[in-house]
Amino acid sequence: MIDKLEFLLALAREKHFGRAAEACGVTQPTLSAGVKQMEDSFGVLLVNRGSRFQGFTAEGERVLDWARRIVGDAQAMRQEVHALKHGLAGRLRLAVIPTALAMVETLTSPYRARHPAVQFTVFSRTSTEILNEIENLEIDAGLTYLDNEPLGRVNAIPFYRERYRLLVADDAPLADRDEVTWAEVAQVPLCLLTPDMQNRRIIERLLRETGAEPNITLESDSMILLYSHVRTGRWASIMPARLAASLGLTETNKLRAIPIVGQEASQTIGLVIPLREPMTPLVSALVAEARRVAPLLED
Amino acid sequence: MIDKLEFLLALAREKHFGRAAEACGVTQPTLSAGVKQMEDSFGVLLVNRGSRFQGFTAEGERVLDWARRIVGDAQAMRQEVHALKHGLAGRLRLAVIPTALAMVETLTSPYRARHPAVQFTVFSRTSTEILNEIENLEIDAGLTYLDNEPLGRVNAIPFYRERYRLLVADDAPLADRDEVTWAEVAQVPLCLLTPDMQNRRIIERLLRETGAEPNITLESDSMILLYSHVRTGRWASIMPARLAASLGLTETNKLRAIPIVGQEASQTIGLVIPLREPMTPLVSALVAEARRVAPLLED
DNA sequence: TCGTGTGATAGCGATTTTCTATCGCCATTG
DNA sequence: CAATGGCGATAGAAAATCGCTATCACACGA
Repeated sequence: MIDKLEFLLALAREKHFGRAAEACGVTQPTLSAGVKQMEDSFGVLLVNRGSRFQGFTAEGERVLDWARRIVGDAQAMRQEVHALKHGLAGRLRLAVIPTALAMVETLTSPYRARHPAVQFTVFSRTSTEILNEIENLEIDAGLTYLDNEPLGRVNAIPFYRERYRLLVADDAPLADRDEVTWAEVAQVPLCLLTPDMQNRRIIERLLRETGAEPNITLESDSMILLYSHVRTGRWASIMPARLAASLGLTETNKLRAIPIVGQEASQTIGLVIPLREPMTPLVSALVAEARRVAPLLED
Repeated sequence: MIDKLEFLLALAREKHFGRAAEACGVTQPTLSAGVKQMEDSFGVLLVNRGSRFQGFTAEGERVLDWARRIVGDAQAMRQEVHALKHGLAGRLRLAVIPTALAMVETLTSPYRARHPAVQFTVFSRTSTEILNEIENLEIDAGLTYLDNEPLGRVNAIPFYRERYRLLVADDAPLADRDEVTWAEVAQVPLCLLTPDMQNRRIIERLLRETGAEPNITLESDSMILLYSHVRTGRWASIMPARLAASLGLTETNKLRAIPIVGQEASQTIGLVIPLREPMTPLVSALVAEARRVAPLLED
């Protein structure tokens, strides 16, 4: 029964019988039969088909909701029993917005010190992807913005606040300033994340609120790419202060990370976890770690 | 998987492999094998055995907790999908304290008018049995006292308040009074419910608070038995006002139901349902009905 | 010491599961 | 408009699992 529900979850993710089957480690006919069995047992069609996958019926959507919950609970049960016997072990799957990637270490390092048997998989994702993947049980927790866009059905634990700095070469026009305003920054050509990232949308909003039209000369979904461009000293960017610091950018003496003042431009970043009570032991330990570390990160 | 979890639930109820198997509609070896499979798959012993059932291990208790939840969710899912397709149908299992039995009709009648396809099974139970059976998914909802003894992991919906009357023959000593005090009642020989019933404990407490030692000449776990004794006119009892009224007791002219005054002796009776979000459609409709009817029962 | 009750085990037949191979449908495309 | 490719359903056989009957092993009481 539960494995059939997992078929349904995979189908919701992949929207494709073949790929869903592969994801479940079975062949396509097996998955087809599994779905059909559920439909027979409920006496209701769950999936709209017509020579290809065409989404779920209303009943299918409801079953999907229950499936997420039941499958999640079954996984949590297994994990908890295992932890009772063998201590905390297993793999914790995290998804993190690019600008917070450098902060993950402050969670994972003490976590690992406490629970050496736990392994990590960390994905770089957009904030919307993170929420989706939590819903679909593809990850155990995420690190993302808490305040701006609606979170949906997750629990949130505040972790730290992000403040922005202008990164410029030390011979650039604004390089000699101790601080700059958003209005001034809006005049500078910038390289930023792509617009599917919430960070970009936040920064663009802040720039636009000054009345100016920002000039984004380069965009990418990779912080590494932005970072490498800024490192040349020929590009300017806006980065969270902590990220710049943890990359050691300001120690090169070729670059300056200048605080941007003028309005409360700080965003809360936090852990988001599935809305399940109780949580799995691995996630529970992560939340505990976040609560321990968060006070150390306050400004 | 889910059916194995049901094996575990049955075992918790019956504390006996054979009876649990029978309750699940399988043979004892099948249930034994099912439990063993779970133990193998978890790598942990769940049940302490020694030529007979000796309770669950710590891990087993945790699994049991999850099993209650997962099995309950799976049932709720089935019910909801069925309701989506065929409208509200199925069997609603209720357990009710004896003194509230006569009030059940005020819920079931309008419920049935609204949802004719729903069938009812109503058990007469003590308040503690009700809470246990909700935990173990043996009933869908209960009707019991909300205030006095701790409820545990259930949701409660207040339904009505119970006030007590002294029932006596019209030629008995107190029969000519418009109202009596608890102190006066404590002097009368009474027939009441047995002490495993919360109603008895409540009334006994109220009597004792007057300083007197109550004289319980007859006790039973059946309201019908108490009722038939009181009907002879030779016995006195204490009953909730509504119960006396709905039994038509006071219309015989042989009996009088005299309000007992002196202290706030009223108990809230309410619906208790499993602490699950969302609830099953059948229970959800019952809660809606209770909320509709409750205002009509206020004094 | 024997009888009884309880749960585990063995062995076997029935059922279910899942695979491979293939079909039929539809959309795309040259 | 016919060929092609992708997608999901179906058929049939092999494999695995399930669940039963019968029986065993053990503990406890009479």
